[in-house]
Amino acid sequence: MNYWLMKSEPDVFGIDDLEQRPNQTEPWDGVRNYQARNMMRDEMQVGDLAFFYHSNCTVPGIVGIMEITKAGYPDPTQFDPEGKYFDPKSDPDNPRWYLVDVTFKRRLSRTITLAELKERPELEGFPLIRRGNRLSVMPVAKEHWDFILSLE
DNA sequence: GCCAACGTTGGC
DNA sequence: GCCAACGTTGGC
Repeated sequence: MNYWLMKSEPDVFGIDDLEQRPNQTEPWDGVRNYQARNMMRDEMQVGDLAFFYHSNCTVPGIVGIMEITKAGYPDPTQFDPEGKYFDPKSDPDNPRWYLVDVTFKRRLSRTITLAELKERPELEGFPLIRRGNRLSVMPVAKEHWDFILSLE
């Protein structure tokens, strides 16, 4: 089993939104980055756990945990000409973008902030705190996962 | 709102 | 295949 971190802007889709969805489950659509795409398409498996990270907000940080409940499949929003995620260059016979379904597991007892994570020498090498990192989906090493949870 | 960092696009 | 221009991300 693998561990992940997935970013979302709480103004667009936050942990509250996930918790309130039917079955507390949501397709993680709209990712348009090849590295993130590859991880969702090729590496994420049902049962994997992921941190829910709030980005682009007052206090960026990890707010909860979700589970991957459906492995990679084509992101339907790429074929919707009316939608903001439409990609006219994507061929339905060879879709360009993939997603996974995620299900709410639990909220953390507090937000573990980005500022705090950056201060921790134990998290050396964690992609989230590498300078200039912009990946919206990234792997989390088990030791980093456990350490972050120990801060809760 | 600013802007650094980075990815993508497209001309050549 | 290079690289300048442009767009996006996301912290601050």
